[in-house]
Amino acid sequence: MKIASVIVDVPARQTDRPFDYEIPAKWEDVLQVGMRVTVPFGARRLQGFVVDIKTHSEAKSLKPIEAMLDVTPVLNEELLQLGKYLTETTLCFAISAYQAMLPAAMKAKYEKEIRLVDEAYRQKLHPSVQPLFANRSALLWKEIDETTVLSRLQKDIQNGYLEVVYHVKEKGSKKMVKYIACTLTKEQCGEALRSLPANATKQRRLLELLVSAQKGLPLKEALEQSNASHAAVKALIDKGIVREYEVETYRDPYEQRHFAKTVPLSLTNEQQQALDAIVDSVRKNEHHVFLLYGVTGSGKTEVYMQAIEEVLARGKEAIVLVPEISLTPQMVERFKGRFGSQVAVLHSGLSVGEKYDEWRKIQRKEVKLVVGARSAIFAPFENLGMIIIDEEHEASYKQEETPRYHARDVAIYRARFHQCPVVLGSATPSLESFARAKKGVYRLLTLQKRMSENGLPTVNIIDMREELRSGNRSMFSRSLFEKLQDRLQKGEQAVLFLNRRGYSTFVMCRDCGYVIRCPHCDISLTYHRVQQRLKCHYCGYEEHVASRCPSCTSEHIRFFGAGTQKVEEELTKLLPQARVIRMDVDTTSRKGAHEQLLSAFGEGKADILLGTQMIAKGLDFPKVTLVGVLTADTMLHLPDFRACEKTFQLLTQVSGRAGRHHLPGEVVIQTYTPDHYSIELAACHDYETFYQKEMFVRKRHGYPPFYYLTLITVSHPEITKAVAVTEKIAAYVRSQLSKEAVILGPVASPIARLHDRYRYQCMIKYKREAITAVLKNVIDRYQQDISQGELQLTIDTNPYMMM
DNA sequence: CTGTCACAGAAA
DNA sequence: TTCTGTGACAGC
Repeated sequence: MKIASVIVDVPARQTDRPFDYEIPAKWEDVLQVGMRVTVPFGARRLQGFVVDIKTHSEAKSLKPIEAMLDVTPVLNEELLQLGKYLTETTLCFAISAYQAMLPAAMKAKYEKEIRLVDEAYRQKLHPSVQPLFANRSALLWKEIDETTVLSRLQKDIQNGYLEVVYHVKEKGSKKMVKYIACTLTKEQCGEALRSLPANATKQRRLLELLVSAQKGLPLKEALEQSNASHAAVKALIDKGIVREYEVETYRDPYEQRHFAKTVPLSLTNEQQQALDAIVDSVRKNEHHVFLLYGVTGSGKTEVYMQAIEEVLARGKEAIVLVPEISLTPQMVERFKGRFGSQVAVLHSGLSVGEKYDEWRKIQRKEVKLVVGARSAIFAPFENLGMIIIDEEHEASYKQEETPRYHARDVAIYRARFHQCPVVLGSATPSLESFARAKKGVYRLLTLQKRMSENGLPTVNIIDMREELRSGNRSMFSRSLFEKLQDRLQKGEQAVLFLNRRGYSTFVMCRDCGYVIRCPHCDISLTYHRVQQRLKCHYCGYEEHVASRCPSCTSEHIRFFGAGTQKVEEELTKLLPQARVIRMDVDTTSRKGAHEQLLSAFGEGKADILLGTQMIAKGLDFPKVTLVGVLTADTMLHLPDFRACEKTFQLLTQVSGRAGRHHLPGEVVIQTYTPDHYSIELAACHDYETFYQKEMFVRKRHGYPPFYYLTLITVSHPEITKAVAVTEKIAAYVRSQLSKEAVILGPVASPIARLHDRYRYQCMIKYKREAITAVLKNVIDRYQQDISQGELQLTIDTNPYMMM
């Protein structure tokens, strides 16, 4: 007898191991490792992944597998192994790792129903229960009104009249399109046409249409062309002349779009050298990590594309990762334009079904290249020739939910398996990567020259303290304002950047100093002008704007700190003739809104593009000659050791938006700390000096890349419990690690309360030291408290968010 | 995670 | 004594 080891869909410590099941004889030859199955688990039925097939089991008794959900494995050997790697490095459950590697559509949904055991019992049911089964023999659990009939139902279940049945429902069904075709030969058709009644004009038209299209037509199309209704089709089907069938189709999100074909551009010397190094490693099947360090506009993408061509020419596949927010239509266009239908695109803008379809194109080897955000790193290619990570430094490559993996680590793992290169590209590499490149762990490829003749834009740093001293209290410095006016006059465009959405950052009473806060979180509420409401940006809580101070009833309530909405309002006041497009989470949440706003700006329908983070990346508009950063300091003072790095990267990035084409560009950075090195060095585009300075800081304070970090966050509705548990954990970790390791905390998290839960954290800094075993013990120790109580414990072995 | 079983206290 | 509610535990 064959036995399957199955990881079941229960994300809990106790079930985080394989369970053995008997493989029914009929499936002995077809069931393979990596397939999904439905298995009985306790009283339930669950989905699970087959991770092993063997002949002997330690378990006392075995239940049989109930259903096979796949015909071919959805996880191959490599991905199963990768799952284990994720489990070990991020301390997640195996099931979470496997699910993260597949499109959401393949995650099971469960349904519970109550069924009449036998028709004979119908009369015996309790009178209050009988109407529920009036003309059916089963009802869904979720239809039950738990408060009233549940107890009666339970009795009938105990009596044996009713039984509870569990289902595993597959979510992402394939999209089927109805087709119709003629069943007859050409000659028979002629006869059939004649035999149709004279008044059956629609049927005749349909049939004529189908005769000319022997292969059959999509029903919708046939109806449109013949102007007939479905009744005519039905009549023909009844006569046996036409048959209806379904064909599986892909939901193609780019169906409506045409991509102009592009050809490889000629390369500069630098580009050619970089390409040669990468191609060499592709040809020799050698695994190397390349850091392609090239200033904005130095033509990294062209290098990627020509390297991909080499990979495809050798019959291999490639993955290109792009940060979510820069997966703009522009970016997709470039790849689709060069590689056409060989490309699959994966990003969060797609529906669950669309993502599933793109994934299947990959699995069936119908595409050779994937361009996508973080999770595209799990694309089920089996013959990978290269992985590219563009904007390598982007924090969005780190997943902030379990499994808390970093796409860069996964990329390197996969590339090592496939013996192929990884190319990390950035104008402002992460310190970690640049340090590795300097040490020779990665190979450094540098592109110093910009493609366009004009060099990098001039950057002016404006000291906002000076502005204030000289009486300018607006959020635009005189210099920025003049330049804005100038661009308007010339008909050129400007981009304004502000890393803060909403209208104001906090609302305060000027009499007593009371600040309105979220009742569930330790955060002040943000005023949103359009909806006239106060919102919590962390939990989504909203409330009305009070006209009086809740604390002292004074009417002197003021809004402090400017968000994008406020700036928009100011702009329309100061420059009424300017047409402004605002882009932030609030204006782009609707599907396709992002794309719409950008193309409107690209077509010159606005003069100023005002926005948050999301406009900093990858946009390339020829008419933009001015970029303004309204407050460069907002990120700088966040409680995050990467704050300086992020500020530098962001400013450099934003500056790169100006003057990418024939018009020279100019950048204005407004700040209250003009002499901070992140700002000064970003202004003169000096990455390497920044790198030196920041490395020095990191070394002194014991942060990556000099130390590894792990962040443990404990949350509980009661503050005392949260503190106590964090203290115990810190003490335990301290007792287990060497003297070299530093354990900070417990301290309250920067956001000390979120969703009515108090949050405490403990940070571990360590060098080459085995820490996973210790962390596993921590999880084990608090397992009971987590599963039953209100305690939550998150361990992030490579944190990017300290909040 | 979630159903089941055991045990304890409240209602019959 | 039976019913209802909470907690510990197992799941192959």
